[in-house]
Amino acid sequence: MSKDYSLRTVKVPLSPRERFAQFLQAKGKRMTRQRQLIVDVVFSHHDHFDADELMAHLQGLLRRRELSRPTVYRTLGELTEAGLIRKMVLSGRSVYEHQYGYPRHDHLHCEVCNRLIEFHSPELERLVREAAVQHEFQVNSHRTFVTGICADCQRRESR
Amino acid sequence: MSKDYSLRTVKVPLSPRERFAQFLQAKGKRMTRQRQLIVDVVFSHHDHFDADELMAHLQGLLRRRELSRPTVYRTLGELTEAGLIRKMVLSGRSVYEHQYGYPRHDHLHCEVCNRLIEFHSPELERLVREAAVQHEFQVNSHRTFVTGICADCQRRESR
DNA sequence: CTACTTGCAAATCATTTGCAGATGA
DNA sequence: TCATCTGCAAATGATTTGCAAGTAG
Repeated sequence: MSKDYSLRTVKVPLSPRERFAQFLQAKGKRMTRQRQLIVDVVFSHHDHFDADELMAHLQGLLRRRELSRPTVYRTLGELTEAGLIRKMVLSGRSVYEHQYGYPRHDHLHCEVCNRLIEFHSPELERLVREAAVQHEFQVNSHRTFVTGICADCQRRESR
Repeated sequence: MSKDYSLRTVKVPLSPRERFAQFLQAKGKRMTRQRQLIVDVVFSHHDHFDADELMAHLQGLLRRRELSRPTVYRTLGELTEAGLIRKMVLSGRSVYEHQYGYPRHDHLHCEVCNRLIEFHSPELERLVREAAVQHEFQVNSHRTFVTGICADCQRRESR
């Protein structure tokens, strides 16, 4: 079945799990069953989630006692530290989203249905850089958050 | 000493205390000693503060037992609801700033010294409006937060 | 008067931590 | 092997709440 090809080396982006393994190794930490499961589940679909939702999702995949809440929190912290996910605080609780392999963006937050809508604005980047330059500020990250009512909820409310 | 002038009516902006009184009245609430003290102290100087700092400041002005922590929290909530102050969450705790009579602005947050630096960008306003229009989103408020290292801390760190 | 307020003590609640037993490299 | 992890139970800490006594209008 297989043919005899000449090979050449190409670089392929690491999967989130591989990237996480790399991060852990660099820190002298270990890739455990729990951390592997969490990184896989977190990156199994693109969505915003909080610790509780993730916990519920994980519980559905395994029998009790195989994964505890503290481990979920600890691992979310490590994934954040590794730059794989991004954390934001939304009305009291922490909400996470993908960062690794995903373009930077900002959010419209509907205060009726609580949904987060992503939007991209390269111009906004530029403005932030300008403001930073004026204040001799060294930017690490930035985030714009717009609060209001989404299209769906506007229709629903106007009835 | 006083002369005999003809008078004409002019509109003058309400003081924060007056504005708060107005808000309270509209809600069937009362202007108490505590609420008056708090609104006065909060607007006595332009600065960012949290509940603890405000509490400490207030304690310095009166004898024990005259103002409790729950009352401070309750009143901060009312001032926020009244649109006199604005609340933001900074590494766990709520931080407040003046909104009434103060132009809207955004923040550079130094993660070394924890200082908040304000910056104004009308262009940023426009971009947010544009993004909102594209998503048929009805904007209520928006906020841009830039994290990094301030000029002072950069110098301090580069030694 | 009397409904709204306050201070107190206790409750919340998401997140974190100490620790003894389990486990990955 | 043995340092790192995990689950458990308990701690945290900012903020909130129930309630009886105080007070503004």
